[in-house]
Amino acid sequence: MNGENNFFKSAFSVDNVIFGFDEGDLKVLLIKRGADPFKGLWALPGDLVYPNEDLDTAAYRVLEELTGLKKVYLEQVHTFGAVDRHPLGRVITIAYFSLVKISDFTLTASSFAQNVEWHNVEIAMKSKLAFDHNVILETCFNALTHRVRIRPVGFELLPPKFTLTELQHLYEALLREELDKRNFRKKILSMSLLIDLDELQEGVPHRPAKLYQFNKERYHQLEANGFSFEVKESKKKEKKKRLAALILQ
Amino acid sequence: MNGENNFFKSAFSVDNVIFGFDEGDLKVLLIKRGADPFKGLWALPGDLVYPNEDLDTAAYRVLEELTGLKKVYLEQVHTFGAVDRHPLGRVITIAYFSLVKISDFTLTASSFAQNVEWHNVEIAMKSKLAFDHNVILETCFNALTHRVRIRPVGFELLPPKFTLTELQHLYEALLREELDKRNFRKKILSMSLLIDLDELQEGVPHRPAKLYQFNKERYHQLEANGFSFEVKESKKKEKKKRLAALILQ
DNA sequence: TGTGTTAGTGTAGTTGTTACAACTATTTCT
DNA sequence: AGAAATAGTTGTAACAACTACACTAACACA
Repeated sequence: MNGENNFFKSAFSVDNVIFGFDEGDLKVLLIKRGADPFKGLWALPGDLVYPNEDLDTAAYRVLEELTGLKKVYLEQVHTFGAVDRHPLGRVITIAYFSLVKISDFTLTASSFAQNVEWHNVEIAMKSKLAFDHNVILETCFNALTHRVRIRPVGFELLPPKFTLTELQHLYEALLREELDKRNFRKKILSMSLLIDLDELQEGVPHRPAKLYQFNKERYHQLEANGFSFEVKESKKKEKKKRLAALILQ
Repeated sequence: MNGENNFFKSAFSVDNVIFGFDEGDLKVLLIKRGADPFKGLWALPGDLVYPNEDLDTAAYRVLEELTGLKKVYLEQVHTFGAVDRHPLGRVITIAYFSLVKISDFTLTASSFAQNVEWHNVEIAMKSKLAFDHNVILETCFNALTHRVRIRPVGFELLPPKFTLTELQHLYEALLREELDKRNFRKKILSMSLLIDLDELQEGVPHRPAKLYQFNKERYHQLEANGFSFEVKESKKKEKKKRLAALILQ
């Protein structure tokens, strides 16, 4: 890495943290590396960006090559560029996260196919991943938990028809706290962002729940009028207790 | 841009949106370009990242070379990489914003010196800047207005001793809405994040205000205990009116 | 001493948040 | 056919937070 033209002896890649939600669990799609460096470790899907390709395009390409999915939620999060992050040279990477409905999902018959798996996010974060992918995963997970509080992106992870309980479980997984059923329903329904489909679940061994659909048009209407989506319920009383000692000296 | 090794025929730069606050106005530091491309236009300070330099280091370097300041708030925001964003080749840029206290500020006697100026942010956003710097500035400004709602970063823009009115004016500039004096004071003081210095302003032609200092240690204590900083007051009644037509059909 | 200017303060009404438990609809098992 | 199991659905009261709003205090200067 000496000489005048070193500025142009570097490359950039995109890495994509693909989240899905299944069986009450938040999952992330990982690929097992078949070659060095980091052969045998799990890694985030990613690729070098082509010379004539925009960054977002590259991120969509990685996603589509792997999952066959095109129209998904995708967001740039952060760029990682430590000098030594890639063993083979200076490669900075732009990290994205995307949200897919596992119901839509089919692995493409790409060469990787056998080495691609959904992993529970909590477990994946504790495992040793290739490159600096632990940091990238954690950063993207934090970005997701933050985003989900202020934008209704959670719906991107659910099938088109869902029950209020499924929605609540999703939020509980994302926010990592339990929510009160009555308060959650009250709040969500009061936003009038859900369409009541007048359909019931089928094939469940208990009272079937009503099915709902997210009303995207309504959301955009409301957003344009200054509406702000927020899901919280953060047990203020507990906080208050912990803070009392500090604040009231 | 043909041939095998094209992946390594690209470069990356950092661009830094440096915000300051003065005379009730939010400002941004711009450099007038002395050479093509975009000769004569105002641009964000930035530079190519050295081959053995981390991204954050490069952003700090750009800032220090220009202002002489070292310990300032700096945050990565977004990476811009459209294929045609730079007329001379494929150069992606990682955008940062930083917050400086104009009171600390002295321009370094670097070669640029005459061509560096603070610009009102609103006006700068409406002017034609070099490259894609309009988009970068806007993105960073949005990131700042968002960050300022949930973290007490505003204090980075004020001198070490400030009055509550100055603080309020800062927030009004950042949030672009007027705040109620009594409610603002009540809220800020109830957080016990300010140290009352028992000093008064001097040399003002009216009743002098008390001076305060931000209590950083206290903030970190509170943060560790789950405290969340929030400044809003967003005239819910007006919103409600606008929304009523939509929600109550 | 009076005028101009900004600093500083309290309360009541309203809205939003939280905590909490009984009953209902359905399937499965005996 | 009845009982057990499971998850779905619904309201209210206490409390906390937010909003709107107007007068007096302190100082500089003419």
